[in-house]
Amino acid sequence: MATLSHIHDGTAYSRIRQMILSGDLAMGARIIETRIAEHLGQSRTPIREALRLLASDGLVVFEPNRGYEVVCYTPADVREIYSCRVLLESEAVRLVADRGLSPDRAASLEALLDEADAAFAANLAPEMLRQRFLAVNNQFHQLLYAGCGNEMLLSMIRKVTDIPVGIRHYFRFSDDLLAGSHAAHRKIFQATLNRQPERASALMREHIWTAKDRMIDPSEAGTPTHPRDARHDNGGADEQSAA
Amino acid sequence: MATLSHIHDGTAYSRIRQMILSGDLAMGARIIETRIAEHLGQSRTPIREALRLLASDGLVVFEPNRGYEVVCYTPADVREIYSCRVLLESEAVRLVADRGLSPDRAASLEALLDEADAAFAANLAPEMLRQRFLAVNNQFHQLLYAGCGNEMLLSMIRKVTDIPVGIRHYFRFSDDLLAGSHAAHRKIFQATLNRQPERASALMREHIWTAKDRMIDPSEAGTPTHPRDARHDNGGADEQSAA
DNA sequence: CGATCAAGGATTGCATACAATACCGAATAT
DNA sequence: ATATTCGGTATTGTATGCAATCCTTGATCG
Repeated sequence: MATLSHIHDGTAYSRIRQMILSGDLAMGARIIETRIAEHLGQSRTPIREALRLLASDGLVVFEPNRGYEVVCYTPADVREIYSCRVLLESEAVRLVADRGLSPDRAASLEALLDEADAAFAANLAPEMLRQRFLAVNNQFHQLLYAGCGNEMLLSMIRKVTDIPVGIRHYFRFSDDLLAGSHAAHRKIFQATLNRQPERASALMREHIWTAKDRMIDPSEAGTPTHPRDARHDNGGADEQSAA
Repeated sequence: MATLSHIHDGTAYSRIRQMILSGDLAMGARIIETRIAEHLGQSRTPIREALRLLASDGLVVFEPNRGYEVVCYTPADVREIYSCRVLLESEAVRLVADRGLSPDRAASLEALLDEADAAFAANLAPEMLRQRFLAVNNQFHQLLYAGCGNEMLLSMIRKVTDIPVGIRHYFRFSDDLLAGSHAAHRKIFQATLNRQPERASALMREHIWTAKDRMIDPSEAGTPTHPRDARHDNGGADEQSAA
């Protein structure tokens, strides 16, 4: 029942996937089989298979006889994703708190939280801090749920969690908000450690709801256009070579 | 954001998928590219892509350089699936009850329930009744959630819902249990129609929990062996030609 | 008699070639 | 001037051939 989506080997699938998640292939960017094939030094066949897989993951939009482009979420899509996150992750943390954290995982999580503290204390540039924090943030969530005991739940969480970094343009950020998020992590971790499933679950729901509340109104600037309208945009078309 | 998983066109993907769901390809059966290709009158290339997609759906287990076989769930897998169903479907029905059912969908659902009533009244053979009811059952669930307004949630529900019919061997059945399930559907439908989100959600949770409770203990007969152990079983190997 | 190794067959992995389709632009007719 | 049609180009869709890998089976050795 293990999905392949969390594997980071050298396959075309994982390489293209990483390009999308990291933003090397921008949201909405057109993807051409031959160009990717050339870029990765392989023939079209394995690239095709990888792209079909990515389409099934929802990272790539595929239209028969037309081609592929990197998914470009509408604000409504993002809201859907976060609604699902609330549901799935609150359940996952409930399970973990119920079963109890293994000592080594607890230690890893604590180390992650300390790392975030260090980042805050380091007085980094805002953009740098944000980047560092988001990386730690993702690791924290993944590691926290890892022991929930339900692989299917985990695979669904990965689906709503492993999305292009470009999505952060949909959200408002500030040092205060980041600090608040970090504080929430500490509380969630503590409740989990204390074997308080309902509490941990409620904290997680609130944590993700809060993130959802930070979404920027669609009318404000910076909202990318929908793929169909952006097809001939210069914005993403040649980011392919930048990968 | 539309997944392809609910489309029933003539592609190799949907055809193989249907073979698996319907049981024409038995759980645990080995799948050989060339044989499927021959069977569908296509070359290996599109079949390969379809099988990779099905692997990503979780309907087929794929091992590099080894091949494919139809997924064969362990009892633990089934429990995971039902845990997810409780979570996802109770949320979906809550959303629907909150937004309200459209009149035409309400009518369709009522027709479906009446159809089930008719099946019960018809005094069919037990196996026949079971088959009819399960078909109606699936349609009821799908149709009920259709208007929930969250496509991602719907796609996840499809993932835990569209599974091989062979899974019913994991469950105990009796006319009483079927009737109970039907009664639950009526109550869920009524609560949804009455715009009682919490009530509909709670009823759905209980409904699926009840189904989960009907799981047969692994030690009892009829539990299929795990794919890895069943590879050379006669049981599924030549079901391929039966498709 | 059992275990190990080798050879053959079966199956997947990948590359390439060609067919089908869609898109884009120019030329023409209204 | 605008709309339409036709042709060229770019891209995807499919088939096929060969290489790589794995599994099986039979023979050989301990």
